[in-house]
Amino acid sequence: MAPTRMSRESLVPLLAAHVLQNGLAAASLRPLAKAAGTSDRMLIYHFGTKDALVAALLEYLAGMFAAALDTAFPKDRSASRRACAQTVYAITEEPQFAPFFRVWWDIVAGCSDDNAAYLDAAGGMMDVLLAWVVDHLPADDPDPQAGARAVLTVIEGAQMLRAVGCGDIAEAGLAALEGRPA
Amino acid sequence: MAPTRMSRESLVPLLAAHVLQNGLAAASLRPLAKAAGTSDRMLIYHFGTKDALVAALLEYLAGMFAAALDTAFPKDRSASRRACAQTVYAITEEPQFAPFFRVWWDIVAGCSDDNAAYLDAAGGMMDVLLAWVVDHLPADDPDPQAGARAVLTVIEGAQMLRAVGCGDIAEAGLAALEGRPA
DNA sequence: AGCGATCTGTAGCGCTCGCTACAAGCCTGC
DNA sequence: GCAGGCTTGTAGCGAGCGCTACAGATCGCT
Repeated sequence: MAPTRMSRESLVPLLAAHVLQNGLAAASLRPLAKAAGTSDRMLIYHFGTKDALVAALLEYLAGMFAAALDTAFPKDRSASRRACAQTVYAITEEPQFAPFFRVWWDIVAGCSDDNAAYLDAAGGMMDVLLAWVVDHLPADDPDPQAGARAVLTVIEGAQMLRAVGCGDIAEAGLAALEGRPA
Repeated sequence: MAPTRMSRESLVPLLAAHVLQNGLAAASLRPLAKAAGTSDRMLIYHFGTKDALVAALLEYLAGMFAAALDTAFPKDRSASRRACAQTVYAITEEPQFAPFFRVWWDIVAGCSDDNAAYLDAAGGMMDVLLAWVVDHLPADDPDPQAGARAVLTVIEGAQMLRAVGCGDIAEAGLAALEGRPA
């Protein structure tokens, strides 16, 4: 195809696209290279190690996540903490988010092995999401910092329940939260 | 060692112990066999397939989980929905639960690939936990079914945040929930 | 005792994994 | 123009993977 020189920067988006389609845990060098139009040999050349490649990939995915929050999510504030959680839950139910969540649970599983790159990526994404929630709580929330943490906790729980096929529990759980700030 | 005959039933606990120490995603036949004092050859003989072995393992782990709820967790009811969630969070913080959670996040990640065995195991564990929460809400909770779903959602969210190194968010989030039933 | 079914060890198949050795291209600076 | 670096292709290494073929060993049964 394009005979242009390759670099980490040009490769990472192509690799990320493949990972979003096929999962992170199952990603190995040869299929990744094929998806990026190169060879495993060159991936090692550019990144040095598969671990370094995955670390670059995680950083890129965290950036993608932050960008997605600014585009796919509404700009206005919610009417209540509960409504804020339900909004995020409903939006992330859209099918275009499924690939991202598949990777997300691979990241969470990777964190359980105390892998620094995974922990960094996950922590970064949670920080971004927490800041977003703070900005989208009702303007009259008495304690946005605490409220955002409560909302983020229920959001993540709901998404885990949905991931394991218990979306009904998640929806009922969200609906049963307090409607107004405590 | 003991030259006694082996069977699925006698093997599964030994295999489960190895998986709890080393994770589920990384488990392969030869190390599993070594941990159980046999050979990969015999594991395939008894289970037919690695997938079938994993399915049996997941079923066993789900049973272990149900049993653990009855022993490690308090018998009395909580004073509030929030207290119930905080109790479960505090107990599962004990180090002896770490191996179980490592496997748990592997299961969640496996569910994202629509693997039936993983979905069954995860759904079973959530059902057991949900029933436990129903029984441990305050006796005067106005809607135990809905309340238990809300509590379960925040518990799972808190545990995910803890898994990715954001335990501080989880604890603040739990503390900011409503103290009494909505 | 002897036969058939049930178990188990040895060896190895074909495959993929991350990674490397070696050599050839290519592009830049003198 | 040509020397020396940066980039790339080919081929393969050693290891581990799930799984199987084959041959004994062992057991229950008549």
